[in-house]
Amino acid sequence: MAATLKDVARLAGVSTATVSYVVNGTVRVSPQTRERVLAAIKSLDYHPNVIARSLQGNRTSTLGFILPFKERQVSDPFFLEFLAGIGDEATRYNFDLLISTIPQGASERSVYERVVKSRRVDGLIVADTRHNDERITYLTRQGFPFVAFGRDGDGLDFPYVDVDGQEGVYLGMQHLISLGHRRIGYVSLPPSLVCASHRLNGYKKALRDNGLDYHPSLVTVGDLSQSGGYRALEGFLGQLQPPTAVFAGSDLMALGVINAAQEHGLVVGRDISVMGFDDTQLAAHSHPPLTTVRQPVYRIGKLVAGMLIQIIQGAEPKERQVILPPELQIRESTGPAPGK
Amino acid sequence: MAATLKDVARLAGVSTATVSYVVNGTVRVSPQTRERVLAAIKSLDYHPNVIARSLQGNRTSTLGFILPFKERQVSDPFFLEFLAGIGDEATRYNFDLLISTIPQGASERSVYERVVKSRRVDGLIVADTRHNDERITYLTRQGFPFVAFGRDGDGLDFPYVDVDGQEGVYLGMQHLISLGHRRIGYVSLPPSLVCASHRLNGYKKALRDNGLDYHPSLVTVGDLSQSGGYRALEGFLGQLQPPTAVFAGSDLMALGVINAAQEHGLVVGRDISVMGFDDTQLAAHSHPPLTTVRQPVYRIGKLVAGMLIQIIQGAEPKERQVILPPELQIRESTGPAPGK
DNA sequence: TGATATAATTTAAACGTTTAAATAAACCAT
DNA sequence: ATGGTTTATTTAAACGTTTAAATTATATCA
Repeated sequence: MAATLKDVARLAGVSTATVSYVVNGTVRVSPQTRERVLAAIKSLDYHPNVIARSLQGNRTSTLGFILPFKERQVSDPFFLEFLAGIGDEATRYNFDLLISTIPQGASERSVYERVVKSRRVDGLIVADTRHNDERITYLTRQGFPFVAFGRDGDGLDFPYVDVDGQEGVYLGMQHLISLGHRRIGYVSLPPSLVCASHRLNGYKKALRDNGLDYHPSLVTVGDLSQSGGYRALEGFLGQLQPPTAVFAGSDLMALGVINAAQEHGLVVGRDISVMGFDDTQLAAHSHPPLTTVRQPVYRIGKLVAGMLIQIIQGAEPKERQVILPPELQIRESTGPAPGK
Repeated sequence: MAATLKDVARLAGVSTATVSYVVNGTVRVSPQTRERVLAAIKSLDYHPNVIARSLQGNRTSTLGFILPFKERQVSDPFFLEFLAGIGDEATRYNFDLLISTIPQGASERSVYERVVKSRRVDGLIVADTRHNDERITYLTRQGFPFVAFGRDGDGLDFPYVDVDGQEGVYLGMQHLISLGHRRIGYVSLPPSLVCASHRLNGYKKALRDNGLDYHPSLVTVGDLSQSGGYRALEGFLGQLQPPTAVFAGSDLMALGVINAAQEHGLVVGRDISVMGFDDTQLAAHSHPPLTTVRQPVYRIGKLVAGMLIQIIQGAEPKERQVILPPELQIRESTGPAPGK
């Protein structure tokens, strides 16, 4: 149905090779023939068949991303922002993005195998690295190009982009402490995630550096969802000496904390301070607007995609392991500790 | 590097055709040779090259989806749920999902052209149909397979899945009216969306059927974001006779309404009732949990993908145009009108 | 002018599959 | 045994590109 190289060649009265050269600009072609070829291309509305091109070149010009649904909630706005970054960078280089999910009942491993072995993508993006991450050992073993969002926790060496979560939480804690808070609750991420440890370290370090004690009762593990945060605050409020500020490991959980606080009649930012982590769009638009630690997720998506494309094209990226500094976003959900 | 059909054939001592037959099960092969071939496949860890297969068959076994970011906000949890549905159904049929975004500066049209003409996908999924939808006229003209989430507003005939938005809002309104509400605000979706009209119709019809007057001042247009809902309520509260209930055209906007209400010291569900539309995961976990109209987005994703795959495979789907009944999800954000 | 360098174009193989058509082998009934 | 079926397997072309190598045409120079 659609026009092929051959059709164009016939119409222009040249060989398919010449057409190919014109299309790709890889070889000199005389201006006259180039003219004729371009005219034929236009008149036939020819577009190259990417599939054939891939087969020939053994490249697919496609990046793959397998949603790690086990970790992040579907409702997490995080991913679309990440995807948007990846997608925009990919299209800049004429790459496409292949998304797969883990179907119910299937193992994550089997999905990775399918994608890798079927040669559908040139490289993969792995998000939310975990301790003893099976995905990473598999890809490394296969020698398959990939870049991770999230660094390694076990001494493996692979290309990644990450945000310095420890520093981020540390900064946030300094902010809270400078506001006079002394009892600060922390809602941690699932411990399987590498970033959970880093962020928790930031919490502990900040306590230590400020001469504050670490109370295990002030740390609880959330499940990354809004209700995780909600339940966490309920727990804190049930204690004899509830915290005056709560640091949640993600914005979504922070929103849950805010909701719970409001339901208990507390005014967030005055009676209790709440901080998040991520700075998703939700944070700026929540009420009160959420003080949080900014992870430039869109930019990370772009970075990761760019690095992956470089690796695919054989050019070792300048920086194989990027750690971005986090940025404090002070908004209205935090304020002076009550009674100060 | 990786093993090909030829490698397997050589090792098993048969022709590539035989291996292909074994792999696809399309032609009888004697048990003995099948045995040998399977052994070779296993020992070489052979996986078919999907690219080559696609080239040959002129099919790519890939569904395409181009994010309509202009309409929905990136932060809308809606899409990941939709994507998950599409993805799961796609993998069920061994289809993959190719996602594209509209890069800054590019036109939506150019992206559609690129994807269609490059033969990367067998069909496209179009979400959030608009009035005079350029995407749909283009795809129809090209004879390119597609299925839409959202029906048509201008008398075009194409396959789609939609939820009966009019009925949905109507049901919700009945719920509010039965609770004694008489002044009900409505936060509408951007009018370019086909579904905006249907939902608004439901609002008007419910008023009419219940002998209530339609006050244009009680209808405002939101932008699908949380802050859209926030601003809408601010507007309503500034009126002499503010509504006792607000129906938002999407959950995200409803959350904004709730936030605004709480900031004004109103107890949602008692002082003011708030309804949403979508029933995304946010709805169930908001505080108070949001009464809303359920759109089974995950299921719609599966349906749309399933229909598209059928169309691609040449089998006209039984139902070309599916309109799903909405379902009322009564939670705690709605209650009796104050003073009743 | 003829040899030679240079530029432009074509030829043809390759990428890894599928599949219609051809061939070979095995079985059966006469 | 002979020819006719049936069953199993192979041959080879095709899908739409790319690209090294070969060929042809054109310009350069002694």
